Amino acid sequence: MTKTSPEAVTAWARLMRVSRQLVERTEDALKANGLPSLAWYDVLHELAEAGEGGLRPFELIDRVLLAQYSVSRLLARLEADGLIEKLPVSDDGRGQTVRITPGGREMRRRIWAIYGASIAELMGDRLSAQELKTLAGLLGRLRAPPAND
Amino acid sequence: MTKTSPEAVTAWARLMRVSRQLVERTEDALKANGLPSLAWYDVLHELAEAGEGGLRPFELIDRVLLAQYSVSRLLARLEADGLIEKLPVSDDGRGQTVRITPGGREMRRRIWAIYGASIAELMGDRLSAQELKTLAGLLGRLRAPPAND
DNA sequence: TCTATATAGATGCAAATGCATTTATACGGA
DNA sequence: TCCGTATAAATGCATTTGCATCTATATAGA
Repeated sequence: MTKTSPEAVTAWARLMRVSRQLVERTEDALKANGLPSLAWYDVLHELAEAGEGGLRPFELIDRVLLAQYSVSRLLARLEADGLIEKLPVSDDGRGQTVRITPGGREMRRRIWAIYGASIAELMGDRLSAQELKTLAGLLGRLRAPPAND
Repeated sequence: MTKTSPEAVTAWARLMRVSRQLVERTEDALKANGLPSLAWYDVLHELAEAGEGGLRPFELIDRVLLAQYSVSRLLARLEADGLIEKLPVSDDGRGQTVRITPGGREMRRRIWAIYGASIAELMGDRLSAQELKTLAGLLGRLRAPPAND
């Protein structure tokens, strides 16, 4: 590992600050519209992508980057709101399959109306398509390597 | 506001995911070394920059991007640990000035040993100086405009 | 001067989170 | 088959957070 460069520190600081600001603004917009948080969207999005087959909670964990207990509780809330349903899985008595309900799809749409607009406003309107690609490319190079533990 | 472009969505997703991963990895490294979180570092850093004059809590709020009550509680903990001291401010009986102590400076150094190494590993080693500058520049364009409220 | 309003900072309480552990089932080997 | 270990998911409990409010002082205006 090389020494911490000023360029790395500046880029880091910007990344930390900007990501927090963007999340905060978006969460505020959702809240102002009486909608649940981004975490709910993420789960509903993954489940919508997964289709009728649904997903196992442990599959959701890597996709949404949350702790096991967070997913467990989030799913309990989503179920209580009728946005998802839990199904027993035949070949593994420990587990369950989680599937999005029509109500869940509707909620996902409603969140996206605000979330998508927020992305357009906060990113799309500030950088060109080319710049966005460059940004995504650079960020992609920062993705975590497999945790060595 | 224009329509949400695929490029904007991809860049957004990367930004969200990468920033969370980097924070998580760094927080884990700090925890593994028995050190307090990044929020503590941020406050200690700002106070160290501010020098002997210290800062008012409300000044700290914009700098570290935390809620008023978060700063209030964070400062209480830092004071309890002897890392900062609160001084009454002569011309405003409501307020106080917060100043870093020698112990606070020492703690800042110890956190930086890990934090700086984390930045070097996670950013410095993955992108060139030129790429880091490009990244910082693009992120800078995403900084929040003054909240319109 | 007196009153109304604004600002600085702290805090009570409910909800959310993190950690460790628990429960239940699966699997691999003696 | 039985036992030890691994994995899926939930949960008890302590800590932390968010929201709203509170206290105290300042400031502007009648």
